[in-house]
Amino acid sequence: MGEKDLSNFFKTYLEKEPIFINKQVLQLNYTPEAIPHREEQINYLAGVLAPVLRLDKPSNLFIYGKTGTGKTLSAKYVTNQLLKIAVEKDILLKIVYVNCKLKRVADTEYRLIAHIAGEFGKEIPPTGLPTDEVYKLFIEAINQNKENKKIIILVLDEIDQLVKRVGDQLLYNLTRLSSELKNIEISIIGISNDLLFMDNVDSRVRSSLCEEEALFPPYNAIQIQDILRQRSKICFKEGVLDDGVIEKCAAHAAREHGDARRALELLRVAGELAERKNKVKISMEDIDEAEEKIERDKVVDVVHTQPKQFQLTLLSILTLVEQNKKPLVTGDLYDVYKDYCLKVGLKPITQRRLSDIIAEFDMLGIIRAKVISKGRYGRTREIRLAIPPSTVENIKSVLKESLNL
DNA sequence: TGTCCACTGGAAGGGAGGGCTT
DNA sequence: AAGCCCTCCCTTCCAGTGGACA
Repeated sequence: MGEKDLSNFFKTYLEKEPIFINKQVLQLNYTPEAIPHREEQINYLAGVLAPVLRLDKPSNLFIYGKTGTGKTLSAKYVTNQLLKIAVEKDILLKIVYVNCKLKRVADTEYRLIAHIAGEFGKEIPPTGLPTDEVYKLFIEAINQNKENKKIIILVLDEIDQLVKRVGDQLLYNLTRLSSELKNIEISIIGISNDLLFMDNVDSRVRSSLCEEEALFPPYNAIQIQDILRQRSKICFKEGVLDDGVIEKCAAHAAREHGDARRALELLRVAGELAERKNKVKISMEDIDEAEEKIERDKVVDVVHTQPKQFQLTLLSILTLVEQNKKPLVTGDLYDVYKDYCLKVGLKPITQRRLSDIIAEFDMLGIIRAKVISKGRYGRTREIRLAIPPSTVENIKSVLKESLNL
């Protein structure tokens, strides 16, 4: 493409009727003005946090619910509103939100504390210090914080992931933090996707962290449609959506146990695809395509961020799934994996380690691995793909390229 | 009824990468 | 530089197990 062509391209792009008016509305971090079908939960959260306005420490709070049920959104919504009022009333309130699942940000106790300390302007190196040293630095940072906030609300999203990794000692340490702080109250809001997670936590810690609890049930298809309509009114030009598009997105998300986040993402990606194709409307096919693209991108992202051994494992899984219809098991996978190692010239990891990697892929939602017993023939994991088969070829070629195969 | 398979998953630890204090 | 202590990826060892089969 020459210079002239390109400038034409950009000009036509600008002249084109855009599908989106305000795409941000569909982005994950967007906080809408109203959150439909969550009034009850929001009122409850507001009630729990309100004592801040009287300079009292609010109770610790635990929020449960599956992904995409509005937990994070509601928590952010309520804390933002609270902060607004607090600022008006000159109340010294600081809200710290941390997603504990983010790799290399807060996926260990050390890094969680280091990250929170960062929020208070204290930089702590990503590795190297003893953990109690990190706590000490953190406490110092808060105590001599210039803003001198009186009340801190610590929102720990996906905290179940973190505690599963590092154990509940962490929670205990967090609950004890307040006693180390001068004139500063710290409240913790824990958010968990795992409804049963608190059952396996030390009872003393549990009672202190779960002074209040809120459950977020999944949305049903009708509710998701409401949510999609509400947002698409703001973000799309009128009449852009073909009939049934909203229903289709909602149905898809309802299949995924009422995950509104997925529905919104689906709609956004479908819009982007339609726009790129110079279409003026979003059709059913765009939704299908969007679904495929989302899955593919998710996996490709994993491919690029995970170590070689993960890539090799995934490639083995994809190869096996393609070859036979039957669900595959750990032993077969290990054999194929070792073959690939030979080809690539990498030292094979043990089956034990492979087992962990399989579990991680399961967590990432790329495969479904279920432990089953075949009686006489032992116990193993039954592994299935959790991504559309149509994306397999594409991902395989990405993998092979990355592995120089 | 017990056996026993093919693993699972916990525990401990190592060694390479790194940063702290002394 | 030494001596700690972190993380990350991995190994070794092993007890535990659901259920088809004898």
